[in-house]
Amino acid sequence: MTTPQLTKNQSLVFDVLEKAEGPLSAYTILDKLRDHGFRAPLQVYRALEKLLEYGVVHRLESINSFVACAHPGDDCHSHGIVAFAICESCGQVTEFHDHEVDHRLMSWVRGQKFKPEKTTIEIRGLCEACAA
Amino acid sequence: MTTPQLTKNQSLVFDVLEKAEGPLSAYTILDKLRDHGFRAPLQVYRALEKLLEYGVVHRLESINSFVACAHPGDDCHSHGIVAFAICESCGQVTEFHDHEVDHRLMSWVRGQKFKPEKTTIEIRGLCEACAA
DNA sequence: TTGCAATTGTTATGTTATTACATCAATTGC
DNA sequence: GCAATTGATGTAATAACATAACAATTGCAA
Ligand SMILES: [Zn+2]
Ligand SMILES: [Zn+2]
Ligand SMILES: [Zn+2]
Ligand SMILES: [Zn+2]
Repeated sequence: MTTPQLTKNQSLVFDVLEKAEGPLSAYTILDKLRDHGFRAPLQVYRALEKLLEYGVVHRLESINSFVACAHPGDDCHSHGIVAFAICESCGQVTEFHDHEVDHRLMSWVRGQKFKPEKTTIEIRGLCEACAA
Repeated sequence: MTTPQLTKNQSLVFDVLEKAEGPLSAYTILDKLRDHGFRAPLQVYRALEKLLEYGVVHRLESINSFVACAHPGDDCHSHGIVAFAICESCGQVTEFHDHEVDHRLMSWVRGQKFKPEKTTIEIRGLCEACAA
């Protein structure tokens, strides 16, 4: 998917996520944008919906939060499932993908005649720094 | 983990999940147990907390819902990550695991010196019947 | 019996997400 | 130009999911 020109609200939300050190909840984004005129959750959720669609932002299902994609401009997302390692102490998120994992999951899915739409892989734990 | 005798509330919640055809939200469980004296969400969440701890129930992060484990008595969960295929049309959930997927994820994790605590793999899409 | 830990009950509150409806701006076709 | 359409935005209200705080009860062991 090629990313169209972002609208004002989409840009604001995306900038907040890009500058953040870790994942942010929609309401945290809202708070950070109050000075820019944001007043309601929907302004954030609507922008996020588009940013997710464009693939420039990811939603972390297990922590109800959002991160900017770590592979901007890269089309790796079209080649497979994205996985995340999420540090529960410092919030650091590492995005990666592994073709073999994709292959195994997709071959299981084919065996079941299941038609996958969206796959989530999230590893919660402690990053190297926090585990020490 | 060996499962201790369930308390009254834990049994009620577990029975509802076992008899259900698909995953249920905590509030849906609450509604189904009003006739048995349940009045507040915490009664459900507290029971679920224990059932998750005992490994007899799983939480589906991507849909904020809970299912009874499909492998009762089986200790397969101690051998690896559990994955789920979730039909977004009929709610059917299939639980499986794949050692090769575990191995690839855990070897990536080791390379990063990341210490995993809990891993989520959820494939949302359409089951064979619903995709037809 | 007394003390302790686990479970339960109850109320209130916090957090995440969507519905419904109104308004505004850019584009299209006449 | 000007209505019609479409996409984006603003606002209020509500729904859905989850936890905090505190009281009461139960079961059991010292
Ligand atoms: Zn990405
Ligand atoms: Zn960390
Ligand atoms: Zn299971
Ligand atoms: Zn189905």
